[in-house]
Formats: sequence, structure tokens, C-alpha cells
Amino acid sequence: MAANAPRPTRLHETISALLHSQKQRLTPTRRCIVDVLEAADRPLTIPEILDARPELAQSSAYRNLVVLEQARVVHRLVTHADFARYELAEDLTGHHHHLVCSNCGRVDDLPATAAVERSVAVAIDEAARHAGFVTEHHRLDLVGLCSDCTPE
Amino acid sequence: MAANAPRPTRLHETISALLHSQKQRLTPTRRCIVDVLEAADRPLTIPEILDARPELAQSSAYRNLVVLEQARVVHRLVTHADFARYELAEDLTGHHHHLVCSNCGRVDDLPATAAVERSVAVAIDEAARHAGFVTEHHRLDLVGLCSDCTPE
DNA sequence: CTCAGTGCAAAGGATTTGCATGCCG
DNA sequence: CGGCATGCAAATCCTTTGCACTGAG
Repeated sequence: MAANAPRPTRLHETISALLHSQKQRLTPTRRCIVDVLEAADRPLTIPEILDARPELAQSSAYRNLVVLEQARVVHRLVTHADFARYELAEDLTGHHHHLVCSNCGRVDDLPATAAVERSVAVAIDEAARHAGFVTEHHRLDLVGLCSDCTPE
Repeated sequence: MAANAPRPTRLHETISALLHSQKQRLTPTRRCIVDVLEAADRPLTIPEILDARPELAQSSAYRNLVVLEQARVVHRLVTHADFARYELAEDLTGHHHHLVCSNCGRVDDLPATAAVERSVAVAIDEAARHAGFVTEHHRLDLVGLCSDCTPE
């Protein structure tokens, strides 16, 4: 695919480093995908990514998202919707939660708050440990209706 | 399929009522599926359900789980693993969270604690409302290593 | 020249569906 | 009898993969 104006940013450098640690490079296609995900403030599906960058081949998108996921650059999240969704990893964007619309499937980001994080870590981790479980991280989703799908 | 000893329980009656509200009936196949899910203390995959009850046809399992899900009898949860997992709805079993093993994909239940529930409701719901989001319920998963997959 | 990345098209695999059969009311 | 649940097999469709091509070093 053809890249345009490859102005590198701090984010690009960080991502490039992550990829290099996996013996992978930040190719134009990968940068393109990263840019789309960075521009969005919510996790995107493959079709959404392809719509935003029609020059991307579908197979390249899938293939590179696998690479980017292995390099911990992006995170894949599966929902009840037809398509999986991708977002930049929390290490790059900060910890956050998701607002999942039970009607249209849309997923929005919601920044984490210190109060909740603490409660979760303290109360839940303890219970998990009892089950012999070693917690790496957590996921908190709110399921409900997004502003577009609210009746009134 | 052939059912054995259809001894009805309180749970069965509740489920039957839920199904009836959707113009559906609690057939032997459906009761069979419900029984398997009830016996397990964790969400099961379709193959696990079929292993437990070899007399079930795969298509019937899929088809009836759709019906049971629409009737809010079971809840489907999708993970990064190949198969989706099913559990009885929280209305029937009580609110709980999940321990998701990042290594083997196993999912265990973890009862909810009042402290965490309160923190989540207070701190997070408020932020969601700001985004014009109407929360119906939440999902909290802990991702890490289960006792079987812990190194030492 | 070599090798990784790319794009097209075809394959893979969990899930869904068409259709004929059987059962309950 | 009538209609729904069942089971088999075939279809669906998101995702993955084989293969030939291209460009960078």
C-alpha cells in the first residue's frame, strides 16, 4: 500500500520499539492501522478500519493486527457483535473501561477513576487469590444504552 | 433426544416461566442443557456441554441456547478462545464476576462482593451518565493465571 | 539476492439454517 | 391433524492462510 506523509511521532517511536522487541518493524501498513486507531476514541471493527483507509487490504489488516497484538501495541476485544474490535493497548493510551451498547453494539471508552481502581484491586484481587488465581489485569464493562439508542 | 427422570425443581419452574413469557416451552433438550449449566460452577463451552450430554445434537444445542438466551435464562459470553461460553443468567444464579485464565482460557466464577459493587455503581455509573449512557448492568473480569497455569 | 510485507483468492471453522421427521397437545 | 422441536447435512460468514509479487537492504 502507499503511505502518505510519514511524519513520525512519539507514539510511533514507542510502537516501533515494541515491534522491534518482537523482531517486527513499523511498516507503512502498520502505521496506517495505528493512526486510524489513535484517531478514534473508541475500539474499531475491521470494517470500520477498512472504511477509514480503503487502500488497506482486508487480509493485511487482519494479518497486521495479529502482529500488533502480539507486540502488545493493540488489544483485541470480542463482543457479541459480528466483528471483533481493536484499540491501542492500555500501556499506550491509559487504563480505561468500556461502555457497551446492548442495542447497537457500539463501544465507547470511559477513563478509569482512581476510586474504582482501588476498590477493584483491593476487594476483588483478595477473593481471586483465595481461588489460587494470579491477577494480571482486569476488565470492567458497563452494558447499557448509548446516547444514540436511548429512547427519549 | 431422550430425557431421563424429569424431576422438576424450583429452578425449572422459574425457567419454564421465563420461556413461556417468550411463547417458548421447557422441552427435554432445553432442560438437559439447563441442568448441565447448573451443575457446573463455571461457564461452559458448547463442546463441554456436548461432552457432558452426548445425546445432544450440536445444532440443537446451538439453537436452544439462542432461545434460552433470548428468554434470559442463559447468558452467552464471548472470550478470546475459539468457543463462546454459556452460563445461567445472573437473575437465576446471582451476580458474580469471572476469573479468566490468559493461558488456557478457562473461566471460573467469583461471587460479587458488596464493597466492589458499591464502588463500581457509584464511581463509574456517574461517569457513564455524563456520556449520555444509561447503564443496565456491568461486567467485571479478572484476567490472569488460574491455579493450573501458575508456574510454581 | 534475500527476506519480510503485501494483496488476491481460496480455505478454515464456529455457528446458523433448510428440510424432513417425530412428538405433544 | 397442526405446529413446534429435533437432527442431519449443507450453507454462512468472519477470519486465516497459500502463494506469487514487490520493495528495502
